Amino acid sequence: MNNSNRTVISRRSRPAKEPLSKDLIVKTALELLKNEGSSGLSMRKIAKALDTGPSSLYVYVTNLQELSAYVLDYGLDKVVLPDAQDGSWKTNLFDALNSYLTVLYESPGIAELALTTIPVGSHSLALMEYILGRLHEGGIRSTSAAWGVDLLLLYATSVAFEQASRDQKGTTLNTILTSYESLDVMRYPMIANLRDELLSSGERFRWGLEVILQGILQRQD
Amino acid sequence: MNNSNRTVISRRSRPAKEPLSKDLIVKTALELLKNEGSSGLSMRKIAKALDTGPSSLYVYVTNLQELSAYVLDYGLDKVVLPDAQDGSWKTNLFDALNSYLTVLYESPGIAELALTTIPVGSHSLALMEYILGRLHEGGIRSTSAAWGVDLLLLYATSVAFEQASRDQKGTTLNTILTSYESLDVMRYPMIANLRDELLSSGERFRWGLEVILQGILQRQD
DNA sequence: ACCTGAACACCGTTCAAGT
DNA sequence: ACCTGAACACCGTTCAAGT
Repeated sequence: MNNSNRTVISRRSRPAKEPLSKDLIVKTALELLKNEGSSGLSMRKIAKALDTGPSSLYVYVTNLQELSAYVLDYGLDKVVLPDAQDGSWKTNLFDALNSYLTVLYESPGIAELALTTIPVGSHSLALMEYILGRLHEGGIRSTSAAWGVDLLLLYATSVAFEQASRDQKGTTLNTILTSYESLDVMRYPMIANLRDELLSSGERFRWGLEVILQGILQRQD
Repeated sequence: MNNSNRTVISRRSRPAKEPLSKDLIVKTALELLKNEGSSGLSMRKIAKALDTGPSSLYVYVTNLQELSAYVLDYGLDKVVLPDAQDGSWKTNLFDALNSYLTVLYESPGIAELALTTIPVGSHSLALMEYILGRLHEGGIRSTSAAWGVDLLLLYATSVAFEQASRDQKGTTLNTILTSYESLDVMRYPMIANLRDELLSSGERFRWGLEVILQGILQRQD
């Protein structure tokens, strides 16, 4: 089966072992994150997937935190920013944020990263730049625009993350449901009253975006 | 010093060892979280602080995740909800959120927990109930109110968390600064232009709250 | 310059055994 | 009913040693 019995062992399971590189490490890490969730993003697991020891990774990456930032940005590769020439600024803005949301939905781990990692990669920057551009088209500038990007991205990220946490574990959803169901109507009359709406989703994302946009448009400075 | 030399060893360093209890565990955990940040919240460290082994904790708490939820809620103990009789609904709403923000500022670890833990404890519920009440006073009901609470709390939490991440490490701030400073003006003209505003804070929190409120008020359904 | 093995100092959780 | 010790299966990171 192998033409020599000295050192080289046949590798049929993998498409020939690529040499290690930052790129390959990030790619592998993202794959693990997508498949196993946030617990898949570990130095040891990445190393194992690359058929090496964890210490080998430190040649290309200073630590897990830095690697996480790379993985986040690489994960945002698939976000689609519509041609700004085509639709209205608002439609384009919503479409871009929707694309961002979709990417995060598809891998909850990325949503978690996005929530806790400061975005400095090129894909994050491209998305921010795009949103700023649309806001500018819409006549929103300066401070409002600067803070608006933050607020819009934060909102999208957290909607994705919440959705993800709920999907991830049936337990979690059950926990919430039982918690809200057994709510003390005397102590929390308003929450008890709104129970259904608090848990509904769907239109929610759109609603939030509209609210934020409307608020920003009003409050020009 | 001790009246018997059999089993009981003198305990002068601690105010007499209290028996273990869920309450004591949560209290100790919160203390550790406040002092050491999120890495302080570990079963083993809590156990050590309580002078016992980690396995002892599992009598009172099913796992770390559950404990975290308790710790979060206990941490929100100090949030002040002003008497609804006194000021305007808007002032009261802002004051409550400001108090929430202050509590999170004081211990970044709690902010992190708040961002990633579904709030089901009594203090979280009380805060939600209070905000819903103020929104109701302001004429905001039903869906808008339900989603509005979420949005307002999310916003406050994340402002605190971002601030915390920046304070925690001088490194992080430096990373952002150098990243933005060396920004490719050709590729990201809008970001480069708004660099200063993107990093400023202070008025920021208030601005976001106003934006969200204004947006909600407009968009009644 | 890159890779490896072994070690250090940690994790959460379980479980049989003690009181 | 509670506590303990020891173990299992993990972590991130470092470092001397190899090629």
